[in-house]
Amino acid sequence: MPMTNREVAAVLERVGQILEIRGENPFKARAYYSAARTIESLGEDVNKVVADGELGQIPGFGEALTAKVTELVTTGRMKYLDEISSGLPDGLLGLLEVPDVGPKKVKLFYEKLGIKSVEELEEAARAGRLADLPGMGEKSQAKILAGIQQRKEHKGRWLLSEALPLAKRIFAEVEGVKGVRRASLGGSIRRMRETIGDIDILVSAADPAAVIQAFTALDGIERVLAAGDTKGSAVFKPGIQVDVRVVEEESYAAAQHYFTGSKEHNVHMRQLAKDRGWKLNEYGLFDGDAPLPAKDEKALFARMGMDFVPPELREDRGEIEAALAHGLPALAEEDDVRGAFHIHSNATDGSMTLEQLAAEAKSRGYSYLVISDHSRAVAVANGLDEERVRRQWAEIKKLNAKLKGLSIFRSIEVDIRKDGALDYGDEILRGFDCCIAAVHSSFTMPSADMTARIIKALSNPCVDILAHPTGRLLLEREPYAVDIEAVLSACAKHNVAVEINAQPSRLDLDWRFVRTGRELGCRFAVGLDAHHKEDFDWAGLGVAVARKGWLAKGDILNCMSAAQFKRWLSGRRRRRR
DNA sequence: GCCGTTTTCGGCCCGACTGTTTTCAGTCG
Repeated sequence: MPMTNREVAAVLERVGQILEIRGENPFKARAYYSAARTIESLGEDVNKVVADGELGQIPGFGEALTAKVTELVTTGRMKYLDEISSGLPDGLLGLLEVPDVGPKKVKLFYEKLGIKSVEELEEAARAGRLADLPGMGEKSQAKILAGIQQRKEHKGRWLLSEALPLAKRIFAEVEGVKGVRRASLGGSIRRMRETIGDIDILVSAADPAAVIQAFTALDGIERVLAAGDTKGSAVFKPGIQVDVRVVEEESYAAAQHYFTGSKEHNVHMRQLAKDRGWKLNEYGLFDGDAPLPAKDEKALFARMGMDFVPPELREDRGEIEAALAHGLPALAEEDDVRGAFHIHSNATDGSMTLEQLAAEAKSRGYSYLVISDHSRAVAVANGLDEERVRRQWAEIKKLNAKLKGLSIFRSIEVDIRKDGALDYGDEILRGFDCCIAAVHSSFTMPSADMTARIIKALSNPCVDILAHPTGRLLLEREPYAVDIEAVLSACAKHNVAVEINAQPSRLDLDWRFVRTGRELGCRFAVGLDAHHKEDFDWAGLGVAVARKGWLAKGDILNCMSAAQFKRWLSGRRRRRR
């Protein structure tokens, strides 16, 4: 069975970690990490790249890595990994997950105390055995123990939706401290990653110490981790870490860029500066010792000969090259979205009536609403049988006659059954304005079967949109095994739009694959998957995923007007005959 | 392990903070 890009990347990542723990040349480890990243974001099947003999042409793949990755994808094994991991217990790599534990400490703990797992580390810390080790002490030991505890409780990552409200509150407080000139969110939260590890805030202020002092005295702090002259760090309820950095006003633009990341984007940018004979760091852009001033990020990018790169794109996935060539897409904005898609009513598992939904959508500035309740197979959600479908159609017809400034489309979230058949016959499916198909059961099929199942459903001309294409639940459930590129190709072929489900725990399709889909020629639809009033709040997350996937408003169905969307749907219907 | 006309050896981003030290190592971003 061929390996996925992600699996190949995981092996390379593992090699890097083991090399670090063994104390090998850190740059060798970095070469493996960088190769892992490249494979993960290849946008092409690594098996194909290897088969075509093109791996060696990718930057970062020299003779050794090309040979090793070729061996891995053709045989499923890498002898080198077996060699370097022989004698090392499996749990050792898990130790790296503990905050303040890096490869050197893993090596130390293993060699001096025989610690092979997080459990053993915790035991040793509780027994006070870590403190006596060279370079360690009581405080380091306590810190590691606290880190293990925190890790246990929260697995160290948070949904964007959990972190955003807290980030906005703390940001507003910090921005309001006397003497603060400018402030910005940074890090993964500014880049709108689907999950975040901590919250970064950057500040320019006359009196840095006062900012840190005010920050570490805020409400809701569980404990303060660090409070220096220019940097403060604290854990807020319910366990989210917030870092504040204060910089000089003249460094603000460079610092904002630096602390927004991603790390990979920054490394690439620094290299670019170096190529020009300059130096870029968090303090500024320099020609020798002479600063090349930039008042904001836009000016900083301009100095580098680039267009402004929106934070969501800063993942080192080609945005730097595109900005240099002035070829970045004009990304979609939340305000561009005019239709509320994938909305459940209280006819199935939603909590609002059609009338309430219409009022909510209107108050939020939408001009049309796509009602998509569950089909009958999703019995736990009180899925609609045909008779209830027809009753809902009648109700929508009545409502549409009465509503002003908002129209309702008759839609359905039709279940894709195990064999790829849809949950209703074509006759009733043809009666909907718009059909959204989705998998809700049998998640554990082999990848080939799941792929065939979904592609069969897509080939039914009644299907207009594929909802939550991988079924993942962030921090809870992995995506089901599926060849997503094959699914996206089928969407492009059949002109079926791909949903970006905006539920904070889904954000499915993943932005990395949104990019892939865009390149394959797919259209997209931001689906709220709304069941309650508050779910309308998450449209911005869906748009953020679209932006991270490089989408312009022309790529997104709900950026059309109701009339344009209607035309798009009838165009599909004409072609299906 | 990768890379490349200032190259085939010697770099590879680098600074803040903490805790341990008494001048520095490890981690993190």
